[in-house]
Amino acid sequence: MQPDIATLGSLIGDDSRAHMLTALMGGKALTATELALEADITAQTATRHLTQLVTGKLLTVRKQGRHKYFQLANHQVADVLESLLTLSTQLTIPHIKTGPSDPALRFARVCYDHLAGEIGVQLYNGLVTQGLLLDQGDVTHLTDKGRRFFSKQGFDMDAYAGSKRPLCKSCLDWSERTNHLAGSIGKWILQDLFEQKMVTRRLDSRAVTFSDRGLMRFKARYGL
Amino acid sequence: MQPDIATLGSLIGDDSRAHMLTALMGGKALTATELALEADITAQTATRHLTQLVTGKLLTVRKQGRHKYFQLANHQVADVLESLLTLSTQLTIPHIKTGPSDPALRFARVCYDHLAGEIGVQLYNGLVTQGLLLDQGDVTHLTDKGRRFFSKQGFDMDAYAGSKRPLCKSCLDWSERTNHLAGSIGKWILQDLFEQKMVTRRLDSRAVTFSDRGLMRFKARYGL
DNA sequence: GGTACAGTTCGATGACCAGCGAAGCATGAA
DNA sequence: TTCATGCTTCGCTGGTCATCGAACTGTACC
Repeated sequence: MQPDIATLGSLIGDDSRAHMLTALMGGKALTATELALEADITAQTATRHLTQLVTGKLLTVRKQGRHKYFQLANHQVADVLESLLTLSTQLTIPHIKTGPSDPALRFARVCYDHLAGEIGVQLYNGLVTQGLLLDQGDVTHLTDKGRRFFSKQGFDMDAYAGSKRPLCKSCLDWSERTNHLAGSIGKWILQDLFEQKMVTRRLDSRAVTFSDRGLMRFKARYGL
Repeated sequence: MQPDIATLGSLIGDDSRAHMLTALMGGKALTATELALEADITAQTATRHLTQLVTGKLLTVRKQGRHKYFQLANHQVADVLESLLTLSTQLTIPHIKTGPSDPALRFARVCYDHLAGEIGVQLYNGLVTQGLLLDQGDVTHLTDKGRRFFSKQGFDMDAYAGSKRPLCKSCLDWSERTNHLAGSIGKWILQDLFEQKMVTRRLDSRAVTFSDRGLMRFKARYGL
């Protein structure tokens, strides 16, 4: 039996569902009504789409009281979506203006579970020039110096030793068209930013906002 | 403007088109009628689908006499398709039997422009254990020893120095569920196999066939 | 020239499916 | 209990689009 990419494609290939999925690329779990608003459809139709996405194994649900929280099923799904996003920007907006029109989104946003946008790209480049990451085209890995650096920052290297997910991984930024940092370290950096209260999250979008002081601390910390 | 992954998805999300695309994952350019046969539809409908795919920038055409040869537009498209293939096998055939039923396909096949299947995975693992590749999860890179080895084999390292495509890249095998080797080196290895006449290509599928002698030479060459 | 074949255009048909209104169920709050 | 809210089920409607038959253009080969 051939793997059925057609059903997968048609699941993504509907406007409303595509909106929902991109909204969920923010990494947060969203309720059915939130997703309905996002896709600009009524609750009834949203239900239909959501059940399709769940039975299609692209989403998972968690019931909490009278709310239902939906989430992307795993990183593989997120990866596929991100690659589709990248490809589609390349195709649809070839050389005019790249990426999101909202400047805040363009500056800093969440890409599933890590940081993207201008600042994400700056971070990536900075880490490379400092010799903490080694970039070899699409493939990127952490240098020994990088390991020591992130350990010192509080990243628990051993906790991720057995994980199937790569420690670090470059992710093509669909607004900037260059790499930013994904993988376990990318995730950790973002989490850490929230915990250290350097950034806050906009409620209604993937954008993240740096406080003035947060931005300074961030740049100092990663030598930007 | 948001990137439009919906149209991209719906392009892939049709059975006939999906068949055509997976057929083209073999890397060879195919004619319109060949693709029509592949998708089991008439020539007229094939034309419609193909024009859609071309205007959607997923395929490119080359006219040659009275034939039209279609091909995937670039690796990015191939990458998206491969990731979709992988995801869909994970989803649809969860734990029963992985991958293609055809044993020849399972043993050795072309994945766009490099070698996949059991033998592809063997090659990858062999290169890793010999210290020619360094595998760090999803990210893989060529070691210095590996550079020397491939240079000696006749791979022109300098020719790819400026290429945006990574020299080596792991690609998740959808039948074996482990990595095989993609990237420029993966491509070179496959080309070399054809040139050295160690393998021949089946006309109608992605499967490649090793001659007995070819298999021996291949294993000797890469220390398997 | 004529014949065969590759690919196209057009129009008609039919199926699928997103969308919503209306009504119903379930949970939590007053 | 009553009300509000979140989500669901049902049935209908309309639009979109894949499919094919029939007829057409263009290329190749004899």
